[in-house]
Amino acid sequence: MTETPVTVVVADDHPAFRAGIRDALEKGGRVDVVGEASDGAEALKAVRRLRPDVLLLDMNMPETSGPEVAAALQDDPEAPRILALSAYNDSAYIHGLLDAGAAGYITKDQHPTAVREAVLAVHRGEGRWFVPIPRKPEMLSPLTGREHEVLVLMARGLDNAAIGERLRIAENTVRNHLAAVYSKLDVSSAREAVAWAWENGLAQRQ
Amino acid sequence: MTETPVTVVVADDHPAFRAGIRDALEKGGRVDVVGEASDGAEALKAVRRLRPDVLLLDMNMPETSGPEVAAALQDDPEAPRILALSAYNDSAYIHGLLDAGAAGYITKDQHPTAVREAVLAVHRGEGRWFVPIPRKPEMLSPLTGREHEVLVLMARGLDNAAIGERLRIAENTVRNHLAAVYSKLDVSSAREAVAWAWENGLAQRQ
DNA sequence: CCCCGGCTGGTCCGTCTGCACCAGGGCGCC
DNA sequence: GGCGCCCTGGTGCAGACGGACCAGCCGGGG
Repeated sequence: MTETPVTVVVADDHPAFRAGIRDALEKGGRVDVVGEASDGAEALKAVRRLRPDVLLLDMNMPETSGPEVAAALQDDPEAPRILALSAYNDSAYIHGLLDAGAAGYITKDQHPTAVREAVLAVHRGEGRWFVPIPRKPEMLSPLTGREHEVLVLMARGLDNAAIGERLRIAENTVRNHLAAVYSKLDVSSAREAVAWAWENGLAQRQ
Repeated sequence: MTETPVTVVVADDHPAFRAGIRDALEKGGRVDVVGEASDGAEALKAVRRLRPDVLLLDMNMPETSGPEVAAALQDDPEAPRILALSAYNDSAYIHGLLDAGAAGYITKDQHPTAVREAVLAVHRGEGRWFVPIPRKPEMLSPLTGREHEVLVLMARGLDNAAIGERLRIAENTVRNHLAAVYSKLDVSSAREAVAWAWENGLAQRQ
């Protein structure tokens, strides 16, 4: 009863991490790492070429980020199940990932064998979250869609007028959305809100 | 002429990364990974117990961060040479690292064998920077110490008055430092400056 | 049907921030 | 000593921002 192994593509921009996770996954024989990718574009190419069962997808990659890859695979009927990997337990990310159809989420500080278990579980269609101790067990991003958009732009350094232009709404409207954001996040300045956005992975490097 | 291997302690909060780098380092036999640590405190303990030749130190760890570890080892005459590891090519960090006495700096997106070469080079006392393509080839963090401090506090969400209190200087002085920061970073608002700080690793999650 | 929540816009007002410009003290370096 | 840089503090002012309000529109659900 030698089951066929679960095929996996590992997408992460750190070669050493890929190597370490590859070893851990293949130890035991039930998982086969059929491809690697170091950024989002490579991940998409690898997935479409190799058609793995599971895509182990780092959220924090240069160029095309993890959530974007997940979104791009959204409509693909042959898309692999996605196990999202992040260095941080960022609850704000999870919100977007749910929409993008990620099947599971696990942090990098887990033991590699835990990641292996998660890959297998995701492949079996089980579970969604493999985050043992959510740093913030409260609701996942209480912000509405518009509030989220405004905050993301603010976190990039735009002022209210620029945010209004970008979203094609009045600056006053931007301020109203921000008032809601501040209230929900329990902050009272743009500085705090921007810091919150970065802390919670709403904004990203690159 | 079998030389004694270079002893290394690897400090990184991602087990899979540690495993991957360990393999890469030990492949070839000239490097011996004698210990691992998953946060700054463990790194210090491991260093003091194992007295390795080189400490491979991730900058981005929970609790005690990399720069703090480097600073703590500053005065230790038996301290290992430090090769700083970062996920990003953050020029701002490098400034603090120089002061803290890091011997080398390399990004995680390098091939593991490049890290191995860097470890050996650092042990030989060679070189300082192993960042092939600096994202920003200009000077490494143009900020003075005080400007740096002010920016870090701002990036945490503090307003100018609070920054002044924390640093025991007048709010006006904070504004003057910020004016210098804005000019050097070529930004023109707190939002942009906070975003810059996070992008460049000056502020960190946790 | 009505109600609720989200999105849109607005006004007023006080505060915070960024900027220009000034000046003294300390410290290292030539 | 003289020079330059950093740190410190100050004043005055315009513009950006946050807070507290208000109101209309729309879509979904009870």
